[in-house]
Amino acid sequence: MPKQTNDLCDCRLIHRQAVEEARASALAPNETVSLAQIFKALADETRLKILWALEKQEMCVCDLAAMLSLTESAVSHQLRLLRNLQLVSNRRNGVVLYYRLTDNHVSQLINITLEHLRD
Amino acid sequence: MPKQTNDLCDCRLIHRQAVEEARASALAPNETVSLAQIFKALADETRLKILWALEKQEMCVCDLAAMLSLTESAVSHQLRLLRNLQLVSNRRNGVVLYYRLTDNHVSQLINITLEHLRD
DNA sequence: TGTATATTTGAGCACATACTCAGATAAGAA
DNA sequence: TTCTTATCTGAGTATGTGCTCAAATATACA
Repeated sequence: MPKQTNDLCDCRLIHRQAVEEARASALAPNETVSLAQIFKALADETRLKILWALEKQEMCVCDLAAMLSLTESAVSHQLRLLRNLQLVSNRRNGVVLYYRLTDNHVSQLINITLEHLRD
Repeated sequence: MPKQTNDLCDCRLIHRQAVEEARASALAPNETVSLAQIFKALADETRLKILWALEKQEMCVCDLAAMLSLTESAVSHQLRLLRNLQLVSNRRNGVVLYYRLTDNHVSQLINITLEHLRD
């Protein structure tokens, strides 16, 4: 007979109250998904370089591709992902699309993480 | 003959100065790698749930496994990853290891991202 | 010592994803 | 309209990763 006496899960359970409290204050499922999506967007070196560059100035796909030594196709794929998450926005000038950060949240996230790394 | 007249890369180049500025202020390669590692750690629902729970109170592997309805092995693998990045720390009490957040940077990152999602 | 419990570890599999390539759109100029 | 350029898109491929399973450690206790 297992030690646990409730229906929480099928494994050992040492601190039942802690588990219940943690479950009670857990993030909503859709929040968890959305959070993970944003952090996934930041969890790639190419996209980080793009975001860091756009923090300084707006740039077009072609410039970003030149800066990164990547194909414009690769950059465009990444920009679509960032755009879908509203991390970047763009404005059109003729055939050229200029991308920029949508707001300053991304800068904050990167700077806090840089702070963490310096410990 | 391609339009470009410099050695920056092998693709089109519209705003040469923007590219050079972006390259000049780019993140150091090792910084980019480290940043991506941290964000990768946050880019998983299971790890986000773990970190969110540990923000409220310290918990052992067994409790986290119960809370998440996952095997202790799965949780342990994730904790090792978080530990290697110094996002979580632990203290031993007998055979039980209690995990906690190392500092408050993770909370800041999650809260800023939640803020971004509410727009 | 031997036994039990909490956690860790390594290997393997299923799934996700970053890039390339080829082709399709979109806007301006001739 | 046709041509050119900037960007986008879909499919395919190679690499990375989260989980499970089985086995190994580590600590406490008899």
